[in-house]
Amino acid sequence: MSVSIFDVAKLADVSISTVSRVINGREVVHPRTRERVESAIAQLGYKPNAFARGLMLHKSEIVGLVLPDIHGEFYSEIIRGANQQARKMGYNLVVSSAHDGADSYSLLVTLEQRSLMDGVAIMISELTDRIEELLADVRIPFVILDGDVKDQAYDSVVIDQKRGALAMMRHVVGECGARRVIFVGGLETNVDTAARLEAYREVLGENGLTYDPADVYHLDYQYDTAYRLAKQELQRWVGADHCVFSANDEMAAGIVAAAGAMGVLVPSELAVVGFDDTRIAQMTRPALTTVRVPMSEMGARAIELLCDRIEEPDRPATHIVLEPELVVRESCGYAANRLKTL
Amino acid sequence: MSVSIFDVAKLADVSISTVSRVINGREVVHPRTRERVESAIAQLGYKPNAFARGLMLHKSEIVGLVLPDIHGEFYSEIIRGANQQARKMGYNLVVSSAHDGADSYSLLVTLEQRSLMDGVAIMISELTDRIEELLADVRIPFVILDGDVKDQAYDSVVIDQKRGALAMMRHVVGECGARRVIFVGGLETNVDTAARLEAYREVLGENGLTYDPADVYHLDYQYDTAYRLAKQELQRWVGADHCVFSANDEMAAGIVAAAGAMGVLVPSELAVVGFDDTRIAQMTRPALTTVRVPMSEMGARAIELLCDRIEEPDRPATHIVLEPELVVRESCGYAANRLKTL
DNA sequence: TTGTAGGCGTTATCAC
DNA sequence: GTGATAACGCCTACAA
Repeated sequence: MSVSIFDVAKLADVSISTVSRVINGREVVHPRTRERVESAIAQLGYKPNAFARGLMLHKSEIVGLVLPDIHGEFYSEIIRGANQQARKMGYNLVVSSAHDGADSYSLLVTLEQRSLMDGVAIMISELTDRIEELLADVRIPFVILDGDVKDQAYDSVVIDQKRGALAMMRHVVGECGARRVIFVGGLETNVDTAARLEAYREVLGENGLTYDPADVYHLDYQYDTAYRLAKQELQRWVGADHCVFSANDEMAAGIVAAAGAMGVLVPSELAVVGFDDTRIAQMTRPALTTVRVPMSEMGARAIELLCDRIEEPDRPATHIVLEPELVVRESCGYAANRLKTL
Repeated sequence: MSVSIFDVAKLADVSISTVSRVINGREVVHPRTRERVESAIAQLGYKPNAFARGLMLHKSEIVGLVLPDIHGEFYSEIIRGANQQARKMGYNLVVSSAHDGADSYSLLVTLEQRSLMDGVAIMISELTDRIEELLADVRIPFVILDGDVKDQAYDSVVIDQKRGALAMMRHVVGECGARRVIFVGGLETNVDTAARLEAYREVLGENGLTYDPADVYHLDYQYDTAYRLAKQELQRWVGADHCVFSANDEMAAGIVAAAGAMGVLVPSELAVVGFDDTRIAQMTRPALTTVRVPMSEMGARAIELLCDRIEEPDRPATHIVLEPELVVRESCGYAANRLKTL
């Protein structure tokens, strides 16, 4: 079978303790002995058995990342950041995502069940009662990603969604002069959508614009769905001082495309803005005004927090708030308007 | 500390073997005993220790996926498919990708070093001598993804790149009537690029078009880079019967955008086609004619193959070839031309 | 049907 | 500095 620490010990003519010592390099061994052992290891191509090691150390050097879904650029960037950070801290990353009905909570359960993960970062996107209940059962260190979980006892990294949405709405209404804003969001239970919608209503109020429930749509964050909706509703939306505020770039891109297909000029006949600043935002014509969300950093910070906690379990809970940033491009009509004014 | 099989045994007033039996459900235990044990397990919230288990069973239920990089839609889809399949087969997926200079081979080495993975799927995108050498050292079951590795001893799943590229070139030259084709690919060492370039030359020859090395560009598969290149070269490319064949959709999208910015009409003044059929292809205006690569299926098949081999190590090597599919949209000018002809 | 005991490959704690 | 040896938590003949 596989070569074990015994084989190395035998070949180097030492005890297994000594072999263990040179492997872990903690205690001092005689240079000559060390050399013998090392050459034996090389000669045999010996690799310590990770299971046995984990059994002693209670550590696998594996951390998990649980996502609601991994469709699209957004999640891919989070994975990227998380993966990079994990590697930097000497861990491997297990990525899991829900799909086909199974939500990320049931996923988490099956994952943690028989798992060797040292810890897990959990992205919460839907508000459910089950969450707190579920989290209470998680035995390994974990951090919450993006979920606006009330319990401050958990480590968490969140985006200041509301602030980003406020900035966008104020830009659209205040600076671009929109008098009517149509909101296209995700499901109502989605935490991000909720925060953005809140900002939406707030800024409407600030500016004396009436809030019309008929101007609020709840979709699924997908390009196609938004495209179809827009094709159908566009006639009702058009207006030089009207603006569609989409809760992500993909839907915004879909809406812009639909406008193009129907001969509606963006932004002059209808402004459209997005959220996230995924690459689509720059690829859309006109390029999308949007809010940059530091996705990859979100993943990285989460893993960093997680690994820190694994190393130091009794540390007080840390909460990281990442600031989004307004990115003004063409689809809001700001630049065009300014030119006109000058 | 944590609750072990002993605690369960004690509470249920049986031996640990019996507990083990009810957990693994292989041997028969008396219903009454089983019930006692199960209730003890539930009461204690006992979870078998995965390390100890792995030590005995030589199995972690974890498989790895090593990618050259996880930028962009392309890899994200592979991960998606792989993850889904892994879960379906009762495994967890560890995703790792190279970045910042570290290539996926050195990554693989560090990964496999002290790893608990039962097997690993390795995506090979660059042709290097080190590959075979490296693979020879991998001790755990593995499958090759996309890499055109000569050694038929390995399980592999590849896309028939050449066939896809041939179909595209024949469409562009044969059906759309292009008389000059500009090729924009990835690095020369990239296996996909190599295959596509081969098809490119072949079809040029078939149609009596001269192969001009100056019409072949090697970039990095990124939108921005292609955008910049196009801005600079576009004047030399323009032509009603000219076509840019980009080796992926992202670069094609960049080129189309550059054309738009410079007032060059696609496809009438210059056709542009892509490869992969990522979502960008549909979002670009005009929508990209491209070759659909079954990305998510590629990931899924690779994991399936891998898990099969883990379960049955001595099975003969399997090679899966996935067929790409030509997707005709607007950017090649085929539809427009046909209308003109009618 | 159930219990006993040995072993999986390490690391940690002792003596020497 | 180095070497026995006891854990670690589980599975599995073998015995009862």
